[in-house]
Amino acid sequence: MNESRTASIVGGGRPVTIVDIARASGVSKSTVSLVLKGSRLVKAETRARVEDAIERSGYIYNRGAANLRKSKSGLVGMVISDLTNPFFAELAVGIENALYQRGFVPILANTNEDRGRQSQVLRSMREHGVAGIVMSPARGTEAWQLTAELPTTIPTVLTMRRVVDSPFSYVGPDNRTGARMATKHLIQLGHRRIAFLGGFSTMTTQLDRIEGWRDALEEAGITAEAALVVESMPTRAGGREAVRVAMGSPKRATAFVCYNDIVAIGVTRELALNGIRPGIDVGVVGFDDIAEAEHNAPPLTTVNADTLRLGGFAAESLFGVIHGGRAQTMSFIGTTRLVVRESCGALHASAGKEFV
Amino acid sequence: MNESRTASIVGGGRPVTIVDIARASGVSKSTVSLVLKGSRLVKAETRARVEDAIERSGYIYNRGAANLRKSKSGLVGMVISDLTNPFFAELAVGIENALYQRGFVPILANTNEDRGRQSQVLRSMREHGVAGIVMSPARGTEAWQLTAELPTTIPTVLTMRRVVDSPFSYVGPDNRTGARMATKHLIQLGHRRIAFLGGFSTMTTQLDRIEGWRDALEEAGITAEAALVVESMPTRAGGREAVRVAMGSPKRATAFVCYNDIVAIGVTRELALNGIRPGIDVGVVGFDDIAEAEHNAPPLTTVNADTLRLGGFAAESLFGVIHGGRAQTMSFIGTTRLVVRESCGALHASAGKEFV
DNA sequence: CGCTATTTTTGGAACGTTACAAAACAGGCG
DNA sequence: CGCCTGTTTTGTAACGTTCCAAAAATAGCG
Repeated sequence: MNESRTASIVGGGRPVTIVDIARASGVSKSTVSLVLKGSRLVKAETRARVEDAIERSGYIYNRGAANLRKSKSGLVGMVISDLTNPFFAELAVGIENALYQRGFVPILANTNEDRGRQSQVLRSMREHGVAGIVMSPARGTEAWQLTAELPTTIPTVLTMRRVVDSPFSYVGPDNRTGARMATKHLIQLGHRRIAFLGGFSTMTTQLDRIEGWRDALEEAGITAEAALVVESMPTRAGGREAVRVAMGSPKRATAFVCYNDIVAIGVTRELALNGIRPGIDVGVVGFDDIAEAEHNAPPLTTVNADTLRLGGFAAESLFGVIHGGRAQTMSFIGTTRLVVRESCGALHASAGKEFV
Repeated sequence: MNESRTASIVGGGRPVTIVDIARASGVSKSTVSLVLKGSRLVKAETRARVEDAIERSGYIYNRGAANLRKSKSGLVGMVISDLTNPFFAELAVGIENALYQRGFVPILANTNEDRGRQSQVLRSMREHGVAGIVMSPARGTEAWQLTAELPTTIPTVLTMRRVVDSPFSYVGPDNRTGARMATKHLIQLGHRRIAFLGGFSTMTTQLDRIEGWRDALEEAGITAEAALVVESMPTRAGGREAVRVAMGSPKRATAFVCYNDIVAIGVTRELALNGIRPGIDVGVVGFDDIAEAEHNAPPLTTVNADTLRLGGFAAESLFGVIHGGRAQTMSFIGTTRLVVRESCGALHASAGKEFV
């Protein structure tokens, strides 16, 4: 009874299939299929027999074949604009996590901000039959390109970067409020000339954050001068450049709101190199609260948006549209909170020191 | 002749298939298949007609279906132990790049050093029929687990972390020589008490790098004292901890070889906080040359292993075993080079300053 | 035991593609 | 015109699942 019918269920090196299992356990392939999906239509005894055969044979389920019939795959496309940016890496991890939790598996594409590459990978993902796509669009992606590449039949959620007029859901942090809080904090510390450093105006994210910066300034009755915005690559090197031009300007700022943390890191570094002590002589705040921020010299005051969780939301949001429930076009804007560390000078300021 | 037979090739919302194209262009599905794969068995005129239909219909190729027949998929599993570590993110980008170049698409899994998760994702990847797997094994993965989860029928290459006695190919940097060069550099700068900071002895990488550290010391006639090795998590926080215990020891080291760059960054930070100036009072070197290293305070002297390219090699190496050519078990050890910046104190030393 | 009701099991047709052998066509030549 | 030689095209059987209608087995009961 419990001795095996067949020592080795299948002869050749050929992969074991559902029909091998059927043969080995003396039932039809339909029954095996039933067992596989845990249907309780099958008698306990039969199930046991089949499960035993599965166990012994090293059978492995072929999702590709199943999808063909069911026409719904467990694959989800995850398109990331720049994975070497620690912020996006964290976002990706958040997405990936939520996906696995739900039994989906991500196909990864790192577009590296290249729109041509982005088109290619979108097509490739469609060929692989992804159930949906989560993507942070490459810089400068336009709505028309997206709609051309992604028919509305394929569930899509955009994350971190909005694409104006595109018909897709969006999940991202509240950039405007975040930047506003950060700027306000600097103002409360006594700063009046506050520059915005980094990013390009082709990125909605930068636009949003500049809005927030402007909001805070205007609330305090300070005019937001265009000259105080310095664009640059959103990288450490970009930050260094940006602050160099900012410090070269006639009316120097006493504080800097940076596009993101890596820019801010570049900024603090470049300042230090020029004998200006961030957090003491000058205030700097970042955005994103990446792992590095805490260990920077000085530790970065920044805006935390709970990136990991935001990634999770993006994935959940995708499931929303996959399961047809939620409408395609919906936005989730995550709340942000200011994390005060040392780069803004709060510690020194509270000790009585005043900024110029 | 050039007017369309059907305005809209397919009626319902049903996805367009090869047979819709066949019908629309008045040929058999075999011919369409031929056109799709660019066979020159088909007459130019026919090809044009078919291609036109494909164009107009928005047909998209179903790789899943094709794989079922061909039983070879364009999917490759990419298992990364910790994507939030910038080093691994860069490695992943390198792998991804090479994969796309060859028309393969990566399924991503971030195991987060969790072996249970690793087993799960390996199974899941097999179910999706990946053509092969590139993976940096989770900490503490044993050969027996791997061979249980990955029959040798599935092409696999391990990267960055060896698993002793496992039958798989391995691609990684020359950890030993790299660490040896870094240590030697510190010795040449006049250091004699050089500690090794970070990582755990359960990681082959740490073992290899410690070997290199020991090699350099012994070459210089210095005994490598076990007390000079301080283990810690391979993170920034781990680096801070490690250097704290190292500095608390009776015979303090004057220089630190760190397990990797993020540890080194933690180390420089903690030292600075205690009034000890890395690169002036004390030497620090890292390993990996991540993007951050250059922008650290002070910029990190470190060992560059060309991570991006190494990732590419891992992928290429996988193709080697996929295409049956190369034997399963082969190693590629990439060369490393020392990048001298400021954290080791080379600049000051050359200016005449001597270390204690 | 025969009958119905219920629980289990099962053939076989899909799903969208490829590969192969065979059929159809076209051109040249005796 | 018939035949031969390419050149194109095609029908059909896979590939490994799921789903459905229908068959088979079992149970309950008078």
